[in-house]
Amino acid sequence: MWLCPWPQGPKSLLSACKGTKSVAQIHALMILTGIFSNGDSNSQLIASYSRTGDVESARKVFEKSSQRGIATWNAMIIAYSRKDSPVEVLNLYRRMIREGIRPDSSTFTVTIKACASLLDLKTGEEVRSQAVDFGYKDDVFVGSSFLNLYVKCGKMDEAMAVFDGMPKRDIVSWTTMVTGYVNGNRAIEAVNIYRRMQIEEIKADGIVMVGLIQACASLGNSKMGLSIHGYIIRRDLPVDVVVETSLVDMYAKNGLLELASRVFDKMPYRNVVSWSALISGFAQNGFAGDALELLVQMQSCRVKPDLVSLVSALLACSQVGFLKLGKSIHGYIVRRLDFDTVSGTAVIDMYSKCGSLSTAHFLFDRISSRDSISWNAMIASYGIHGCGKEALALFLQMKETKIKPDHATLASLLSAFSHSGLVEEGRYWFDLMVREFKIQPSEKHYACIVDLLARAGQVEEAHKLIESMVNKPGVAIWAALLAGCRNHGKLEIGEIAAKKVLELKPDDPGIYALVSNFFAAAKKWDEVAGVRKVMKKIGMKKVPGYSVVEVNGKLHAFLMEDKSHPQHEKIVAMLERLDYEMRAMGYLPKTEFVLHDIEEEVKERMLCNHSERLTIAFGLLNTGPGTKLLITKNLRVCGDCHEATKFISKIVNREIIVRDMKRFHHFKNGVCSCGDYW
DNA sequence: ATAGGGTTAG
Repeated sequence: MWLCPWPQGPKSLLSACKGTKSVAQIHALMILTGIFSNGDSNSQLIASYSRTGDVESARKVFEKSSQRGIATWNAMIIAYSRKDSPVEVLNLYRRMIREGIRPDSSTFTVTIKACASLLDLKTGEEVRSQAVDFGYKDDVFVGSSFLNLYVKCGKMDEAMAVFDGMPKRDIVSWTTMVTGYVNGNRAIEAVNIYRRMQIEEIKADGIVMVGLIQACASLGNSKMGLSIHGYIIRRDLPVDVVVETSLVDMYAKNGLLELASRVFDKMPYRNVVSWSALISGFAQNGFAGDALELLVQMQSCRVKPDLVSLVSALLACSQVGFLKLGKSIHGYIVRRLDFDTVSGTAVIDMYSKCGSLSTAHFLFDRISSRDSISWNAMIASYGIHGCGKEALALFLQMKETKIKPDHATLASLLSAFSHSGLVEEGRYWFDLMVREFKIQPSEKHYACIVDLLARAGQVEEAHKLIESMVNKPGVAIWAALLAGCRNHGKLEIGEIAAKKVLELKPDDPGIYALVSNFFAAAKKWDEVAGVRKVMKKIGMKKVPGYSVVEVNGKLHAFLMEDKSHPQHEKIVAMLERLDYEMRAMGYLPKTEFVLHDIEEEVKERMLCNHSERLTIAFGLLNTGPGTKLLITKNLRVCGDCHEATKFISKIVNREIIVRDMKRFHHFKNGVCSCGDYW
């Protein structure tokens, strides 16, 4: 017997030296001291290399081993599984079978997992039947990984059959079903599975809660989300960064940003995913400034932005027209990350919403693989710029590809027609969407087509279309009809629409303004007063209108009646001067856009305090002659501001581009690109 | 002892 300097042999060496010496050093020591590895110590060594992420060295040890036992094979297979190399896992598994080695439960489990990650249902089923042959039919590990194979391949009904047939199930099997339903957009069924799990008195853990929290996020059920959060706290379930991040995301998706931030602030450790979840939450809910601030904070916490966080930041840039930052994010993505389908689509959306439609198209042509969302984004871009013909051309181009137009594509197309007044095209493609594309028109599609017809004055036809709807029309549809009736003086149908709108009790003050306008135009003063009563009773959502302009690479935001700005005096003086000149040129304030019950003169002054008006004045004051201005507004630009901006563009001889929540208005030389059709 | 279930985006 040779003398071993470590009485317990190489096994204890590996565990004792963890952290102090590298695995390679220990490996070298083992060779030097003449410890000739047997099968068992090789499996330990392979596992150790695998833990440090060094599969190449693990593989060398594996290949040099003379007699390889099941432990050695498993260690090597698991090493590849950890490295996310499912193909290698399968190769080794096949080699193992060829060499007549008897796999065990772990071998099958890992191999089926590899098939799941390759979405290779056929091979997975083969491996599972081999597992059955070797006596692992009722093994929970094999069973759960087999379950997961169906789940990952989107076969939830087959998964359910497997699940119901399992004699033994544990928390992992249940969790697989829960997350499977969540990912398959069947959140209710996910919750039901969890209920069944509770009845069977299986103890929940953090991972299954992640699935449930995601279900609440996708259902938009904040009440259930809160109660699950409470349950986790009461039961003192173990929470880690993943559980906390899913809570942040759930609250954010439900618009509860204070709660999302509170959870986020309390997290002991945050990774890039946690940051991205919150950034995305702010961006999705329209808080562009907060989203971008978080992006900066994240970097000062030494967390590098990744594609996901930057895609969310791009969304924030799009919202407020922050072209300068958007461009620099685009550059960073190209240089350091990956201009792929998702980030590419976010970038083209940013350029188009920041006014650079041609850059958007240029980059659209350079996305190497485009999917339906990329096409939709580009079609929608032409739509918001009022280029209906170009949107149609792109749609026809899309039809030549393998990518199928979906409900969103048609919605973008119809909305492009409605922004361009292309009534015939709208009718034609609306009709064809059912017949050719087999897409049932949704509320959104109806809203587009009603809007298109009503704007063109064809309110009778629009009304007939609404009456033909199978589902009950929502507020958006009646409001679109009503707007058409107001503009074209169609009192009879207008009254029907107005009544419907009031019945549906929207929480949008803009819509009540429309109803009130309509009745005022019809000189029905009792009804005008009635609208105000309804408004007071319901209590409006207070979405403050704000406008933003980028000046010298910095954003400047103005709220309605914003007096806080340091340049306020100058801005007011500017607007007064413009007002004087505008009136001389024939401008008349459209006071019907002010809903309050006040004197005309006060109304006129309020119009001048609209955020877009203040923003334009600020932009004019702080940029050189001839500079184009891009103003973005979170709500819709009001009719009076639209009229005024036409005059302003002529007086100061500037191009003024205003983008509101719906579309672009390009003002130049006294006219707007939308031809007052918007 | 090892193995199966989990977070963010256009």
